[in-house]
Amino acid sequence: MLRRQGHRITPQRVLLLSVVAENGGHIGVDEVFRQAKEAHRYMDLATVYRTLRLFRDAGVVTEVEIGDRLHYELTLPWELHHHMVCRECKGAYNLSPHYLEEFRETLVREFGFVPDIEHFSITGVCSHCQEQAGDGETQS
Amino acid sequence: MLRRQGHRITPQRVLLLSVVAENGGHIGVDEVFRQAKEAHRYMDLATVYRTLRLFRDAGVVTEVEIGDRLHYELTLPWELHHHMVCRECKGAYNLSPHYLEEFRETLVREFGFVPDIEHFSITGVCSHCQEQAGDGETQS
DNA sequence: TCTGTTGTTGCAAATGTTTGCAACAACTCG
DNA sequence: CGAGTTGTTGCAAACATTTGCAACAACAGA
Repeated sequence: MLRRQGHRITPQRVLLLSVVAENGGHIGVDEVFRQAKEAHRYMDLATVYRTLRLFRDAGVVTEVEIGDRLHYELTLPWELHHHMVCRECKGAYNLSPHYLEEFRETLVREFGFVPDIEHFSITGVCSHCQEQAGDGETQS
Repeated sequence: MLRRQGHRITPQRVLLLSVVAENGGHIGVDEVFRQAKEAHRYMDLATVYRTLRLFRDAGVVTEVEIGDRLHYELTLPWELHHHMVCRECKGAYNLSPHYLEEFRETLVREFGFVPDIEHFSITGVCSHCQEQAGDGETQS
């Protein structure tokens, strides 16, 4: 898949992909780096960043911004989804693309603006964290 | 307004607010810093970041991520709007809150998830840049 | 298999942004 | 107006991420 786009297959890339794939969910860059370095002593952090970005552009992994850090997960074409990221607990909940279709179509129809929502994520507060809030800082 | 929230009024804050206010549109952090330093020799970049973040939390300014840099604009309550940021030309187009209402309500109703969309922005490609797709030209 | 081309790596330095801390100054109370 | 409290500043260092570059290695062609 990468080769078809003119890229090369290196041991680093194989290793990094397997780390992300075997992890199951989202995994942070530093955690990918940590696990990769255990197996390959010379793994460099810059390579991790570059490779994950490459995988993302190739559609192999999905980039999710959790808080202000980058996380990655394997892209499974048969279960594409967006994310709702909780500002409080940093939890990431899946959101079916269905909920964004209408919004997307409206932007295209009304403004000719084609939004990047192949992999969309929105920040907020999940239902669980709202129950525990209790603070009087609500405002909408 | 700041004082009511327990914050102090300092010359730096007055100056920074006036820089953003007099600018009219979005302005990048480095540009705020540059203009502020002309007037106040000891202005520090960390103060600019902290103060703009403070203004944002107080609702005085709006933070917009243009590309991967932070921009700020004065919040005008009578013309609140979201942003559609073009990935190609970095242009920022205003989007009426009306277009997000439905989406927001759906998330709350279906998942109890309250999204942060007081000031929402979405990346994509504007109609103008789509017509020129293929060219490398950008303009704003 | 060997060799040349060119994409990739590791390193170090730079990026934009955030944070810890001691000196400082805005506000409060007298 | 003057002193104490405490939020704020400037500085420097930390942070996550990106980038320039020379050495390197994956692939293609002989």
